[in-house]
Amino acid sequence: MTTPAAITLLAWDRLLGAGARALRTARAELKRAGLPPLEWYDILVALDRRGAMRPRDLQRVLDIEQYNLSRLLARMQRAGLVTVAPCLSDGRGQIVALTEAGVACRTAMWPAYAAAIHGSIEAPLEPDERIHLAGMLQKIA
Amino acid sequence: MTTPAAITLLAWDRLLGAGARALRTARAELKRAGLPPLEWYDILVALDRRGAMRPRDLQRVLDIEQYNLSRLLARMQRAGLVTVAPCLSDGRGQIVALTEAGVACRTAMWPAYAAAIHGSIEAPLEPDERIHLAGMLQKIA
DNA sequence: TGTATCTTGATGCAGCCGCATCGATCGACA
DNA sequence: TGTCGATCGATGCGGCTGCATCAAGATACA
Repeated sequence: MTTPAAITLLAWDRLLGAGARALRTARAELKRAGLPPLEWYDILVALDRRGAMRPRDLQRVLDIEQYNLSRLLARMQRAGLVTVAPCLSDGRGQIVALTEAGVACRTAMWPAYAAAIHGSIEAPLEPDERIHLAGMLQKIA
Repeated sequence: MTTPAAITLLAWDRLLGAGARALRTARAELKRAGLPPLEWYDILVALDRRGAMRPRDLQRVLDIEQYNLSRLLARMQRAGLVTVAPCLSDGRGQIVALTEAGVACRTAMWPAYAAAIHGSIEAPLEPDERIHLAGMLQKIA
């Protein structure tokens, strides 16, 4: 293992920097609009698109820690955005489903979120650059 | 403001995903080696390269929150990696400087950090791709 | 069937973060 | 010089994260 090349270090710094800044602006946009935290959105979308599912599956889809998801769902349940029902086919498990308020929340969050995405990715890059960027980020991930 | 294009959303997801995974592996690598958290490294490097400086300047260089830096420096001071002295030219301010242990720590952290960077950025990409990636990330940040 | 092992989800604890605010000092200006 | 607004850095508080662990149920297998 030799030390990484200079261009690699530059890319690393910018990857972390760009990621952090993108997250910050998205969170700020949501907060400014009085909306729930960013993390909730991914869960709302996943449940909306894939239908009700078990926490374990959500965890795999969203690449999130188990204990983190557990408490995240508890908060969202308290906020009335999801329901948690016992799983009939597995006594340990649960079925998490969106409520109407959950769907409405997903809808309400989108404009603020979209604005942040637009400002971070779409505005500063040409269309073909975005394609290129997505391609290279995929190779990383 | 129209809704972002599909490729934009893809790039967004992958930017956050790649950033999160890169951070996770770097942190894991450091922890596995019994080394301090990732955030400390940037401070050690900044102080090493630019010499002793005031927290306010560190804050601007590293793009970090004020209260966050304040507590970060307190921890590093407790660990003996930096010294904090009153600033002669400004009664409010301080001068933060590296100790020998701080320099040694920076050195000790590098191999683990470099391995994570190599695995995340250098290994999966061709040299010209890394140049391209760094360029586009710069336009974002 | 009975037992050992794995999986699922929750939680106590300590540490870090975000927010608001504070005390101290600085700089500008009448 | 005295006053006022700005800047610097610290900190109390509540919320979130990471870690280790737990209890309950599923699964495998003798």
